[in-house]
Amino acid sequence: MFEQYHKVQQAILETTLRLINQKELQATSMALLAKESGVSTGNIYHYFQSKEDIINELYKAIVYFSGQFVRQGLDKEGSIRERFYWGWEKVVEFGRQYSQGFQFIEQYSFSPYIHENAKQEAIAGGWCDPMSKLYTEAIEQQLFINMDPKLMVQLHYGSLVYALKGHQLSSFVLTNQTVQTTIQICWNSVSRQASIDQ
Amino acid sequence: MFEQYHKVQQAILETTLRLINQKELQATSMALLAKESGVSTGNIYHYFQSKEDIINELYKAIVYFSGQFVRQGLDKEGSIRERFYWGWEKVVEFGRQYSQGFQFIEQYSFSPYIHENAKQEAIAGGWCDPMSKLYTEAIEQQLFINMDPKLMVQLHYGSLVYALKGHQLSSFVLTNQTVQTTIQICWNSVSRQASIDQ
Amino acid sequence: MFEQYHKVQQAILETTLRLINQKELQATSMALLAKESGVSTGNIYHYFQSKEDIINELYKAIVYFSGQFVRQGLDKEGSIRERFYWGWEKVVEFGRQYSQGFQFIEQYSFSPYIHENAKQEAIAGGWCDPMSKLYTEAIEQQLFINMDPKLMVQLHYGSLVYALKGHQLSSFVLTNQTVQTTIQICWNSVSRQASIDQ
Amino acid sequence: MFEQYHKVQQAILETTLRLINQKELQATSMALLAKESGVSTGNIYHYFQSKEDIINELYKAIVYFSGQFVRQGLDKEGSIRERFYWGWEKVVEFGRQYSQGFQFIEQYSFSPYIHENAKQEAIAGGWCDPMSKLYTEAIEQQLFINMDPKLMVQLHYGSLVYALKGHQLSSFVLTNQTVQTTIQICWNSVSRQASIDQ
DNA sequence: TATGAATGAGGTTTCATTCAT
DNA sequence: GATGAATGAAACCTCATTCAT
Repeated sequence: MFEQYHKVQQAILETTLRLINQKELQATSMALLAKESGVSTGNIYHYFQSKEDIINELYKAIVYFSGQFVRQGLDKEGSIRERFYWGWEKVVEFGRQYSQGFQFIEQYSFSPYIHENAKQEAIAGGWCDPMSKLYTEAIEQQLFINMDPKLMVQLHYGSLVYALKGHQLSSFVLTNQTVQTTIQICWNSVSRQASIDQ
Repeated sequence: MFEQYHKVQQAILETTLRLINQKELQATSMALLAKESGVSTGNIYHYFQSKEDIINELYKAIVYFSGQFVRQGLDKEGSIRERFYWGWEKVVEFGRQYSQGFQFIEQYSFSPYIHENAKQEAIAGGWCDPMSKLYTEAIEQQLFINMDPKLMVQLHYGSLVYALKGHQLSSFVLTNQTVQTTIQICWNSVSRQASIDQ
Repeated sequence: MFEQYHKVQQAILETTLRLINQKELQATSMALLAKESGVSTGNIYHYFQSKEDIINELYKAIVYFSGQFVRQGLDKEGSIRERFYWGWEKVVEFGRQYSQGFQFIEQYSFSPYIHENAKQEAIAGGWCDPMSKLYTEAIEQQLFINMDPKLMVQLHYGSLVYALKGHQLSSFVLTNQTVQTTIQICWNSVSRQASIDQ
Repeated sequence: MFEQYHKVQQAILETTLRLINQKELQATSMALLAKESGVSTGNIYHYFQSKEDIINELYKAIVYFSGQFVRQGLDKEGSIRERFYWGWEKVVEFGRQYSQGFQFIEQYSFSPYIHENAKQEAIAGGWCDPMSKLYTEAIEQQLFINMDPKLMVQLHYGSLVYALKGHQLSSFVLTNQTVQTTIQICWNSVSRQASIDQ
């Protein structure tokens, strides 16, 4: 996820992500990070300004990566419905394949530890905007009901997030079939012609 | 939310909740908590074993409270559809009226800082079980499609959580009308006869 | 050992002695002492001025008790040699029968935690003075070599203390026969006519 | 006494020894130790794991040093009697020259604060074993009576310890002459031919 | 007498960060 | 670039002691 960074920075970011998921932020000391990443504390401070800086950079990197990842689905040639499916499928795929990154984003996207400007940058590089555009198109074409597209995206994203969380907590199993059904449910929930679509 | 506790414990729990929402966990020191709650550090440790203990107790208390709160809607006499609406309305009402408690639960329900047994206790006193039962009824009466009721509850809860989060981040406004529409969307999304229900 | 004290004081002193031997002074908090003795902290401070006061009182009580105990041997009617044996036998008996008291005295007799006046009072009520007198008699009667009697007492006490310590650490077993031999060795070591005495 | 340690560790160990003798363990806080040793608290924890670790390391270092010190006397070429004198003279010399180290060992050798493995390591590097061997030789050559050599060493060590303690408490003066006499008394006390030896 | 909640200074230890090498 | 020893403020927590009941 961190190809655009220097090798040393990659090691730091990867280790930070792993440790925060394992032990959480407050238990992830710079000393431990240095030991686990194989980079000395002094050198960590050569590449990053502070611990906060690492976390914020990590946040931006993951949101940017997930944005590129999901856009692969949204930007393909296809009908609105197809792109809707491809986009959300990519969201789920990201959550499953990069579960540490997904969990990190989920846990820290509402945390004061992440600076506002990091969140802004993240949004710009994320997938929310193109997804909202797709929903706007769908409304214009009378496929979707007339509702704030941002809210709709949020409703559907929330559903998928909690499906993934439930899966990760082993409350239930999330098969590919279940994912397909879930995305279909999302489509139907705001579709003008649900009966036909089914 | 903490009526069942001793007066001093109440002050501690209330202050903890406020501080964690304001500044987050790692910035909420015991010294600050003592100062803000008007309870000396020593006495805090008379009522709680550790900082972790406070957080876990806080978690259990809020989940229990929200459970009682939402059950008020679910346990009323009424049709499945009515109870569905009342229940989710209560969820949203809780999220808006007790927004600090809601945010705390959202942030820490997946954190390793909350012990497994606290999570288990919390589930027992929460509203997930009665809500799942309502969904099971709805499936049996052919109102809902045949799907794991736990997953369905999760999908709908996720939608409402993210609607509330978007509202709190001022991405959009969440009017009562919007809430009603959102709950309706949830119902429709898993309903067998969406067209009729609308 | 604490018959002369009030019942509550007895409980406190006994528990203190037990805890200090088990866990040592710094790990013996007033809260633990209260719990273990069944006397509330407030009430402990009704009977003693401070923690230091308890320790010093305990010290005085044990030294006084051991003094009375050993004097039983020294004050009996008998020859110098007999009283020498009876006295040191009592010292060993005390060390074995009241091993916690013995250890406490050994550990704290050189500690700054015990006040000078406590040590002085202790000496007055202890057995060192009568024992020294016995040695002085023995020197005057040409039984013992001409040496500072206090030093001689110290030498012999040291031997017995380390015999008991070695026994308590299980370095070797201390049978009654061994004790007898040891006391005999002490006698011989300062006797003018060792060969005859044997 | 701490030549084998890093310079910073030396400063810490030396200061700890001084402070514990002056004020005793519980009054020797890490903050004071840092101030007096000129090493910051943080750096102390870079070189030692905990306060307990410092005390245990100190214990081992002193016992090891005293062992080397006394062996200088025991390992010289000479008769059993000469080595007996040289050995115990070194014990006394150590006690007087390194009185803080001596007192520390005496106070803590029976304390639960010193871990068992530290005590075991200490014994291995100490002087008890070679001294016991000397006594065994003396028994075999019919110089000493037939008694557990460990017990005999303990009896004599106890005598010298209490002679030194009495000296340090100013109960009496310990001249070189007195020391010589005391060691002679020890020899005689277990010698088969006391009259001839004198 | 007796209780134990309340106090807050001070305990040990950790931690982000710096800087000489 | 890279190291890790050094810093010291601040973290969590304990503890002797007090005092209202």
